[in-house]
Amino acid sequence: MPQTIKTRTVGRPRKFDRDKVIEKAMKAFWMHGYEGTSMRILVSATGLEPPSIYGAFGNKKQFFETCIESYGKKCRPFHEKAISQPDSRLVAKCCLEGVVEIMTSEGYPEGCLVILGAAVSSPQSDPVRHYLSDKMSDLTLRYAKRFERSIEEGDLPKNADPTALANYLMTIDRGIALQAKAGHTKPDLLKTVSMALSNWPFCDR
Amino acid sequence: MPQTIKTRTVGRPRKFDRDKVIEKAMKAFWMHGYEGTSMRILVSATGLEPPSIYGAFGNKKQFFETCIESYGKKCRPFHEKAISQPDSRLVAKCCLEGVVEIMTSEGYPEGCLVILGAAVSSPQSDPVRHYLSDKMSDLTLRYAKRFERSIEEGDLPKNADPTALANYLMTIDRGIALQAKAGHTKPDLLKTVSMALSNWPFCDR
DNA sequence: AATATATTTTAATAATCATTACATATTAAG
DNA sequence: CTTAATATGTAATGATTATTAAAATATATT
Repeated sequence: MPQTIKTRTVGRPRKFDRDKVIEKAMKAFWMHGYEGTSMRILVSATGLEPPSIYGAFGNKKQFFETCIESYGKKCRPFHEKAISQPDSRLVAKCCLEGVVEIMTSEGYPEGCLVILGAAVSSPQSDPVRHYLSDKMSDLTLRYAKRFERSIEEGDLPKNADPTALANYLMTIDRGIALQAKAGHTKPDLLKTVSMALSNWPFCDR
Repeated sequence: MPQTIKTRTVGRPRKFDRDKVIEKAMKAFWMHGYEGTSMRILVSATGLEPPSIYGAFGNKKQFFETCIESYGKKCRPFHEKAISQPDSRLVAKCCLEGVVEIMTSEGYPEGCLVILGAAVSSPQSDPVRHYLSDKMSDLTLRYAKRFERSIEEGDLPKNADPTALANYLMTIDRGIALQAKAGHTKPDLLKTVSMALSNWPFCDR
């Protein structure tokens, strides 16, 4: 239970909405990346003063992780839906169209918070990058396992490589995140997705 | 002529090799990104003191751009070779295999300096990101034009979309850069490339 | 040898970074 | 009403950022 739901029955009550503040901070991190988001930016984005932020969310790193959690809740339904598709092709299609949806959704920054956050610096040098790298590894693994199931169920050939398929999917995912960040539109990205899936699952015919 | 070759005939001579210093700084920027590379890191990587760096290369941004130029010289032959291939499929194949080569080459950081450098923050907010975004746009345009030629020459169908093909290529390029940064090996990346090109140029059959 | 020019070294600059001390304010419980 | 507990606002903390000022050093030209 990482989330300590404190039964705060005494003391001065908060005058801000925790979830709304998380939403605003998440957008800030999403836009500027972890290191690019200074406390000054967080203060300006949330409307809180530093002591309130530290009091409610710990330090900057913990605050960021809280925001990532919230971002995860946003993305999870898309991936759940993708993974629950009946065959591997629909899994892949649903996954990539889902990420395009998130990465170009109105009122949110372009691209993906996790992917962009992990882009710079080496994973081992920075604990935050490592944390984000792990998130991506987890996601890759989930899709790889889903494709294993496809082999068992027969909608992928026995000689298919589930890990390679998952890696391929994540490569497109990451590429799209950067394309979205660079300003490419939703129709453009969907066209790329369609091309990327046009020969799935790349088996000899 | 951005490079001012000064005929330094008077004054104390430099005791460092300009090109070697650029190479070292380039690696530092490559590893840590632009903002992640502090002057402290540059000083440590180059062995120079700040005033020497400022004297020889201007400020940090100009130094970075000089390093990008040097990086461009490294990448250019690969892209030249790709673009001079006889048909669009070989162009794409040569391009992506080339970028994998660069992104996993021994003695250099993983991934792509330009792509990773442009990953975080918005292009319009930061002149450095803007500069890098432009580099990528230029590259995209070059490939798009190459594919236009393919249509004229008949190795691509008349209804092919050169821009979409170029965008697709750059999406894979960017995705691979992040995969490489995340630690994926050259064989893994080449497998992804092979999958990405397995249905090129995505025409109905 | 003297001078002009450029580089190096050392150390300082102002700005910004994440974080916190401290006093004040606001509530619930006794 | 007093007390305990928590939140807020102001302003400070020391560390790190990019960038120089100033003095010492090394070379080419005169």
